[in-house]
Amino acid sequence: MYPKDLLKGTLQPIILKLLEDNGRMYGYEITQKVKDLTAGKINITEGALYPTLHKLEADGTVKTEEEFIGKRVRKYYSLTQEGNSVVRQRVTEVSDFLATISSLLNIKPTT
Amino acid sequence: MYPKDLLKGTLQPIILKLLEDNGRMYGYEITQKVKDLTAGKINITEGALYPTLHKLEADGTVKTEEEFIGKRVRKYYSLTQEGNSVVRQRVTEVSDFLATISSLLNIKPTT
DNA sequence: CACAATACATAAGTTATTTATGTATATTTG
DNA sequence: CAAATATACATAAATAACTTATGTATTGTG
Repeated sequence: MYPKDLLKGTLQPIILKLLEDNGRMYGYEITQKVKDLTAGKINITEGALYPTLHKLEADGTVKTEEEFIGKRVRKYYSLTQEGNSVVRQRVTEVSDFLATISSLLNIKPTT
Repeated sequence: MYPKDLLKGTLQPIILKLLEDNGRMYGYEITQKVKDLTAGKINITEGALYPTLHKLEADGTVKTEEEFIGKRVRKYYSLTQEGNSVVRQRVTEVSDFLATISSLLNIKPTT
């Protein structure tokens, strides 16, 4: 587990990238996917996830459709048209940032 | 300029790495060095810098010595013995984190 | 059938930062 | 040479993304 502050600002890009790759996902699925992909190193808490998803929806980056699985509602999120360009921006931004920090700290990419 | 939240948690590692590389530095010098090394992409504000330096001193990671340059005090910071191992930990932590985020976002290192 | 997992949600608390402000000396420029 | 800018320290209030805590309800499992 990383010092929590390092994670700050990465949640939106992570979510958006997952939606770009997978078409549509629901909240709980996102937390599990991230846990899987990072071997448990990153755990998105629900208290962070849902407000973020709501915000992304509010500003038109993602849209939702609800489905009933049995009696339980499942809320699927997917990128809007505008969202597609937002993902690119965000990922590029993070990418550029990582490169800058890497060079500052003289970190070699672990390929 | 990056979205400010991405920077969170990187300030301490950056400062410590600079001190490791340069032996000793004073606050203002650190801000300038970071600006230089990142071509202006990262600007450490004084409101962030000084409290962080004080904290690092308080927990024994760095130590200080004051020098007079004319009438003006300049406060030099350098790593303590304990600080030397702290730097290694912090840098490794960030390095590991960057690798995880990179793989999540499928970012290739810009070599 | 109790407990864990799934699935949503919100509210209060934390904390590293930004923004704002203050003080003083040294240097550059018009 | 006066005014603006750079150097150099410092602290306090405001911000915002997050964690932690709490709540509700359904579904799967040992």
